[in-house]
Amino acid sequence: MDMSYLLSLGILGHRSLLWYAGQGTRAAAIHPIHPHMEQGDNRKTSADSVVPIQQSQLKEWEDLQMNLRSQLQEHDDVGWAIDGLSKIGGLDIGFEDGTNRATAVLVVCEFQGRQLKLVYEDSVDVDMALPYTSGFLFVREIPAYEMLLQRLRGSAPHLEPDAYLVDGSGLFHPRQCGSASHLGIVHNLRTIGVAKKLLCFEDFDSEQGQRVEEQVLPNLGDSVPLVGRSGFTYGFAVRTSAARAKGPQDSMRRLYVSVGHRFSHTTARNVVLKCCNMDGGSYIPEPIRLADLTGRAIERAWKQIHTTSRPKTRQVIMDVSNLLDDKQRKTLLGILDEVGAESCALLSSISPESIKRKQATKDELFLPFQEMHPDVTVLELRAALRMEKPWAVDLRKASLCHQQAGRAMRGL
DNA sequence: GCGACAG
DNA sequence: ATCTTGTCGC
Repeated sequence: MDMSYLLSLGILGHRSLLWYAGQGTRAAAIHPIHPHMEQGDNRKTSADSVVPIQQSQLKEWEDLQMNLRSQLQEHDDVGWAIDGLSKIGGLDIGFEDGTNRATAVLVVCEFQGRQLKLVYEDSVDVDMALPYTSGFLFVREIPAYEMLLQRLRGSAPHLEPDAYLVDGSGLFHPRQCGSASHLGIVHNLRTIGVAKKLLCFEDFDSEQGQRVEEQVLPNLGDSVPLVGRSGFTYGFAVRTSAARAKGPQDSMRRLYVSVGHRFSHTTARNVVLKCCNMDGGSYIPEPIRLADLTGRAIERAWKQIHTTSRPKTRQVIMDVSNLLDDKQRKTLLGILDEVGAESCALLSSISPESIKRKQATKDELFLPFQEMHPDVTVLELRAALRMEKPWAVDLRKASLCHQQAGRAMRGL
């Protein structure tokens, strides 16, 4: 896939809005733009330096969505069934407090019988130049997802999943092309949209929504179709957690599942349920839950040092999360303690000779990392290394020198 | 008056 | 995305 598409969407600190200038502009009529979005209705964003989105820009994005919609495959691939689902990806973005910065995460889980096991994780730093706009989530999220996809293919192509769960919706969208569909169609992936909130728009308005919300779904696996005024089925509301009559709202929570691409409604729902079947667990399907947890862990670590660190230092945390497993983080932390490094000292100031460890530990862990981040402060590195990811303790990462000094996973 | 919209 | 409260469980 070409990088220009990715760059043009505004990732990597860019905010160029002029893209897809020549994309097909067909006079389709699924849904026109919402009348109340006419002018600057972007005030709800919490970001500080956000560029307002022009009306003409929204029109272009709508045209793009309608164009992609015509290529959406809302049935399973012929010859493919849910039994063929071995690895499944999860995509999610976690946000920093009130800034434009965020962390996008891709995890891959593999079925081991009924259980899902984490086999891959990767995160990228995102500078959200554009404000959140309902109906146009793809603008903010897809560039980061594409970066993650590209890195997965570069560093672990054998772990590419059979399908992806995307935090957001797919067909369940005013132009029937939410971010899950968008990603799936552009990259020919099997995708499913998983939303935690009901989306309302012209054909599926609050009245239809209320009808769905009224439905009680007493048992795990129960579902009710999301049918618009037109009769079109957008997806399903699904009860994905076990029955427990405690919190009036908590365990009753449901997911709004819709086809992203290359799935039928039924299979999409079944795949999500298959990823939720953990006994007594969360109502969030495992791949998305793990991606979410990872993003939160990274933001948590950053929060401890962000007041005194340059934004560039976020990359240290990303690298620690992406490149080091639990064991390696503990080892590095032990080394920092052992040499009694001052908090304000730079990593480059630690001489390898002062470290009493196996040579292999120095060669394959300390030295490569030191070379990667010579000017990180001991204080900052400690904060990154102390990151707790209990859900990933069993996930092993290759040694740094086998990862081309991290290049493959950093997309450099 | 206040509704109302994936993340 | 985020704030909240109450709740259950360890």
